Amino acid sequence: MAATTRARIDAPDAPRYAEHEERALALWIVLSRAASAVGAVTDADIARSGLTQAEFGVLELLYHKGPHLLGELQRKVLVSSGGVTYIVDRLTERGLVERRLCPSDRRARYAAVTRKGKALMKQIFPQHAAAVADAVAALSPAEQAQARALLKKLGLGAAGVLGPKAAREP
Amino acid sequence: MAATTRARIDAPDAPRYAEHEERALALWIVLSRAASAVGAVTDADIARSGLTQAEFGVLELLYHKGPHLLGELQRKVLVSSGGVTYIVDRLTERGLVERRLCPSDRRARYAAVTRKGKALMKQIFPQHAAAVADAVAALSPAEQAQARALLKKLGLGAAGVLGPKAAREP
DNA sequence: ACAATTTATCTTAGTAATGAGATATTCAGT
DNA sequence: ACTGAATATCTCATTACTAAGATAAATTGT
Repeated sequence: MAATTRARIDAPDAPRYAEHEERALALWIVLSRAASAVGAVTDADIARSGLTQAEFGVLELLYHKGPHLLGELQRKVLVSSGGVTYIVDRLTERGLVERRLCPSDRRARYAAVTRKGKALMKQIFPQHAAAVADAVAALSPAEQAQARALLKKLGLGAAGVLGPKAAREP
Repeated sequence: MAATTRARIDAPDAPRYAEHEERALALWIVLSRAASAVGAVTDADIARSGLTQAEFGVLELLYHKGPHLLGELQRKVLVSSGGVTYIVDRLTERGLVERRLCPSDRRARYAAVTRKGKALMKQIFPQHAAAVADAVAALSPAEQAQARALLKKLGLGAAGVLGPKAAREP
């Protein structure tokens, strides 16, 4: 359990590191490439509607999960507080989303999809789901389930590293 | 092979989709969250040196793999053509990287780490590797290997979806 | 009741990137 | 040799976001 793997030091110009670090770096590379490859596919699909990934993410969340306070939105979509304001502003300008007062807290605002937003999602989401399915189709259902479990564990672990408190902005 | 899984249509306001699409969407969510959670850790580490993820990525690539043409860099780091110029400019301003002429093609330019860039990487990379190892430590070595294999397959598959030609910009 | 702290959103200035197009060079066909 | 298409990089305007701070309302302790 305490086996310390030594870094190989034979190649003077190509530095090498401990095995567990090489493994971690390799994993991080494939992780980020996989995410951006799939992201490129979903982006291309989302572009049809003239929305950003982040805008689409918010709209989809509101569509599928109902109205949210902006703060909840911020946490779920992983964006800065100014970012939520900006995104909800843009969606509001397009008439896809609206702000509603929170009866119990006058500082807070709900964001909710409008009728128009619902209509848009109803129109574009099926194709979006198909595009995502396409993007991950290289993995069999069983592999997808496996990947999902591993990634969930990985994501939660990594989120804990910066201290459980740090989500965005102190 | 032609088994069409039907979408459940019982909840009027919470639309559901075919099983394989739900699986794909769920995978895409955990994938993107895992990537940004690990990215947040590496970002926090990289911030020490005042570099961007992208800048660090380029510097690291040049450091570990030697000089590259800007075009190669663009493909490997997944950034737009203007982006490479911008990143290499910034690294050059800091004296970490320099452009070199390509003897066989006068349009092309190499980017290469300078002595100062090497010194910086030598100083900060070990801690960076440790940070990445930390970020993925929730998975055991065996799980990391599994995840790596799955993600590689997934990434390559997704990259193929937009047509093998499309990397960035037509 | 009232100050102090915390919480929720918005504002503003600044930035890392994108994407379309410009320029320069090379390559292919005739 | 010469024309046209392809390639490699750079320029410039625009954008989606962030970070820090401002404002306003709620909560806590006294």
